[in-house]
Parts: sequence; structure tokens; C-alpha cells
Amino acid sequence: MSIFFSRQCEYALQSIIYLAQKKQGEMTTIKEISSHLNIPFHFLGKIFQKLSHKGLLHSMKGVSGGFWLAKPAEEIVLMDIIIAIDGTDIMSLCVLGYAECNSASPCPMHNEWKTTKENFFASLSKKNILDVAKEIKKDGYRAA
Amino acid sequence: MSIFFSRQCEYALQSIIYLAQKKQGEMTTIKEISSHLNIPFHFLGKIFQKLSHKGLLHSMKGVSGGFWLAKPAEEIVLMDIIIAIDGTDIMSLCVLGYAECNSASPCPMHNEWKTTKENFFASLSKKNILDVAKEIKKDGYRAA
DNA sequence: CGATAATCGGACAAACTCATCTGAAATCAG
DNA sequence: CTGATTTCAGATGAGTTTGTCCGATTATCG
Repeated sequence: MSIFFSRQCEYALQSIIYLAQKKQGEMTTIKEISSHLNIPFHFLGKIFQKLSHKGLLHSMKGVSGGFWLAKPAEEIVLMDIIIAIDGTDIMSLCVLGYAECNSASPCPMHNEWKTTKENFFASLSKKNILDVAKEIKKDGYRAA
Repeated sequence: MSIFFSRQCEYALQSIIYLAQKKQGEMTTIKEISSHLNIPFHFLGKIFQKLSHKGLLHSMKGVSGGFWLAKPAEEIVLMDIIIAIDGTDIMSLCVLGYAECNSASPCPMHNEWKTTKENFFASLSKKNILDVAKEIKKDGYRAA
């Protein structure tokens, strides 16, 4: 029942926000994250593989291994994660599904959708995950 | 590669806009619509069944049968079609995928997403398909 | 009436996303 | 070194959405 972002992307966002709540450089296992956030263990493994390949996470194998953020939390914005997982199509596709819709021959919702999405993506590009993590802690908000 | 609305919903929107370009009460076949809009014939049949059950279309079997709008085009808004096909979940689900997100315990994107979607849905609820059809004709815009 | 052409509705197939399984490689503790 | 634990990577399975098929029903027209 996910909307707008894929399930994978939702899980990635939630997990990276979770990592941002940790001390910088602290290592965390998939096991811990999947149980805390209620995300399927093996599926999260796949997602973290992708995020590692994209350069957002670092990892270490072995008994005391795990994952940690490749950059300080304040330098990672939500949009980075979305682009890493879902790509950039979401920013350009026609909301009514017309294949030929573009700025030169816009569909009837083109301009309103353009404004809507640009504003929203702009705020996703401003939100760094350190602030997000603090906000969640402050409210005592607990992820699914 | 559809976003926001399901494929079915996109097809429904495009098809009903197509019907709105016809004279009021004029009957049109699935065959014509599917070939003009490049929508799979049998799939569109299913979608139109659903739209008929929901009361947005009327239909007639037989040699000169087909479908027509159940109401004048100016009385049907885009949101009616979206709700008929995709339902109302899209209006309430958390954009980051947190199960426990709501106005009482909002996620970090909750309020921005709320504003974004409410504005967009409001404009979808204002747009009647007669205006949309005219706009498409005026621009010479041709659906996929 | 009989042929044709359209929707109706249920079953089925294909494609895509979500999720799991398994074995290998790396790291660490004893 | 050996056993335990973790990520890595490819294969496989499950579920959902998308798309197809077919027989039945209904209306039109010659």
C-alpha cells in the first residue's frame, strides 16, 4: 500500500534516519534495524547493498560488523536516498500518464503538478537527516 | 513506470477525458478508445466495467453499443475518477511509510506532505473534465 | 431468423515488486 | 585454528498489478 515512493525507498528512508540517530561512525547491524523498524531482514540486506554501492553507506563484514553512514548525517538529505533507490523518473513523468506530455505540449495538469512536485522535492532536498533524526527523537516518535 | 496513480487509474483518466471530447450522450466503443489512446483493449474493458459499476459510465451491449458518460462532463471532476479506481488511501498514507504516522504523532515530513497533497487534490477536485477536454482540444494536444 | 459486433464476467498468464533462501567470504573471540 | 556472526551476491519464491483469453449475453441489421 505504498504511495509515491516504492517500499524499498520507504525502508531505505526509515533505516537511514535510524542510523542518523546513532553517534557519528557508530556501526549498526541489519538485524537491529530490521527488528526495530519491522522491516524484513533479508530485504533490508538487499537495500543496504544498493545504498552501499551508491556510496551512501559503508559496511564491514564479520562478527562485530555492520553499516554506518558514509558521510556526516547533516550532509545527507532525504532526496539523496530517494534518488539512490527510486531514481529520478518520479520528477519528470506525467501525472496523468500521457507519454507525450512535456513542457512544450503540456497536459491539463502539467503545470499544477510541476509546481506541486517541485516544491515538495525542494523541501526533501533541504531536509538533512540529522535534523530529521532530532525531530523524531524530540517528539518521541517511534517508527513502524 | 507510473507514479502516484496506478496504471488503471491513468487509463481511466485518459479515457474519460476522451469521452468528454464527444458530444453529450454520444456512444463510443472500447475499440475506438483503446486504439486512439494506445491502451490494451481487454484491460480497458475491465476498467470500464469498474467505472460502470461505480456509476460514472453507462453502457449498452450489441452491434452499435458502447459507453457514455453517466453525467454531463462539466459535473465530473478528475478526483471522481481517481477515487473510483485508486480509492482514498492515497490521501491519508504516510509519505515516508511509517505505519504510526498521523496528525497526533506526525513524521518529519507529515505537515509538508499534508499541504502538498491537499493543494493538489483540491485542484483535481476543481477540474471538471469538460474544461480538461477543451484544453486538450485547444492545444491540439494528442494523448499517447 | 441468422450473422455480426459489442459488452460482461470469470479464469488465466505475464511482468514487476517484494521477500526469502542459501552458500560464500570476511571478521572476531576463544 | 575453530566456531560464531555478519555482510555479500546470486537464485528462487510469493504477491500484486497488469494484461489476455474465451464463452456468454445482448442488440442491430440484412
